[in-house]
Amino acid sequence: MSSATKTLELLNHFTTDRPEIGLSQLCRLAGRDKATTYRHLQALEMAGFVEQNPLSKQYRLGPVVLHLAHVREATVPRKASARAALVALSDATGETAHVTVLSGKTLYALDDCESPRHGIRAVVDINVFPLHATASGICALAFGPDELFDFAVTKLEKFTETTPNTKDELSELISSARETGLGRGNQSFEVEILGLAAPVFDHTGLLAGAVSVASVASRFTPELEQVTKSELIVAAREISRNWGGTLPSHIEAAWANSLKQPHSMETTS
Amino acid sequence: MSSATKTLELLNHFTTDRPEIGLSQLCRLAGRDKATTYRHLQALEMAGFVEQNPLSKQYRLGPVVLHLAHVREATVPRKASARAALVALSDATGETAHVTVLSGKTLYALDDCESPRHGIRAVVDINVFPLHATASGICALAFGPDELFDFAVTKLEKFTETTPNTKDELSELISSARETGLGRGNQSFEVEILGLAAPVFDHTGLLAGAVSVASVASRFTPELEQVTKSELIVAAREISRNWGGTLPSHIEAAWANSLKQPHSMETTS
DNA sequence: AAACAACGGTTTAATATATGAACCGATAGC
DNA sequence: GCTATCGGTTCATATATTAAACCGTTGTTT
Repeated sequence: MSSATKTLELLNHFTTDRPEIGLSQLCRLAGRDKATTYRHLQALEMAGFVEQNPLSKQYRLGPVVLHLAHVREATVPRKASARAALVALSDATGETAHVTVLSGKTLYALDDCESPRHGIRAVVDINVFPLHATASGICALAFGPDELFDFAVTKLEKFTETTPNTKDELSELISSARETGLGRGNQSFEVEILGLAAPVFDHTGLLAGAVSVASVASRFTPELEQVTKSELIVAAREISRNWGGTLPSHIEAAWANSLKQPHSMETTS
Repeated sequence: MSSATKTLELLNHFTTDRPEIGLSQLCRLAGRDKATTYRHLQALEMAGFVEQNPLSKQYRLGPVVLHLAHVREATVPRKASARAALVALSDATGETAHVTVLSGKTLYALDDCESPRHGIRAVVDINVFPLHATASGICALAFGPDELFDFAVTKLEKFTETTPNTKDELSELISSARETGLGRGNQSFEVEILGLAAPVFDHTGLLAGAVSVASVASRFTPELEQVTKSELIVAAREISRNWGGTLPSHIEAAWANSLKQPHSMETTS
């Protein structure tokens, strides 16, 4: 491992929970020698990546990272940085994939990708995803700000037979999403279209949007469902990473749970 | 120079004007060997600090910087990261120093620091700095967004005899500030109080606020003015640095000009 | 108040790591 | 099909990194 890599890894130990770290503590966290760590910190400090609290002598992230973040945001807008994951997702499932972003109380379509595998496929022709009637919307309600729910219940437009249109029905879908880490929309926006969505987080640590797959209900077998779930999770992780976020551990835990197939318990190896 | 430092320095070459850089080009920019640069880029890529555009093979800043910026902002809020410079400024001048932040069309007081040197001193008891009547406000008008001017001329409240209260008077003060790189308020908000201010920039590259010194007019000698100017400039550089910004070169140039003392041309080798 | 432990920081010889000239295959322009 | 440039690789050489022991200071324990 190069010394540059080791130096950069030190930065990972700074978090909002532990924003300032002393030399000795950082040695223990990184599992490295004190002289080594000290030299690395000096290099980081010289470049402005860390600075030292003059009182406590502890180190913390420096101002340069603010500038770099600005350049990154200007370089790679969210849409472009979600594209690769979206293509991979639609490719792996053979279905249509979308990414949405939550802005205020509105869930906007950011990008989508159709798979050429089937002649009949879900087509996204909306710019705003109804919160109560789409898988992505359920995700936003389940993992986004609480006040979103109150707003959603005032707009329970009925699109299909199965669109939830009472507060209780919607609550049921949301708590189910919280258990599995995935939002689900069973023909609740368009008949014959079944959606599954995973939440995406950004650098603020809050829900930033959702990534979802829209399948044709008649071909949504348990096998496809399993593939869709696991690929959605992969995509949500990658997009979150690209947007500077990390998945909360409770969501990772929920995903781990919902990937366990209850119907096929056989273990290979 | 450590290899870690050299690696980190590569990141400085990514800017909003040149967000993606190929290997060879980066070698030329950094003045280093190709093999070395390549390995450094690999270390950066492994840590998420850069990523490669899969099509063009060019490198650009990676998603990790967004996350680090968020941690930094949570760790060191603006007020705290301006404090040291503010204390040094009031200490060096013996006068009262303030920092203001521009939010939308309002210039808010962020923090201040009084010097104990004199019994009589300027005391800041306002939360919002009038744009037309304070040195900081003139700075915001001179170096901030253009639309601020139109807004300011609708609120030309007259505080003192010398408060500018016509569009032309205000324009005159602003163009003077643009020439010197410093805002000036000569008893325009309170009588007997004379202010001098320097603009502060943040990671967006735009004006973020101002740092200023308020002196008692009767003791504002040419010597004190000279000290105040040079210390203001030091403070503005440091606060900008802490907020992730850099000073535009035209402002540095204006400062260099206004530090030349026209009355004492002797050179002490 | 003496002893102690933990801190940030420095030195050392031993050695692991970085370096750069030359090289490779691919691509693009002429 | 020649040439220039690109991203990426190799390998002997040389330089920078490492870890253990050490230093002075600080704050706590006894």
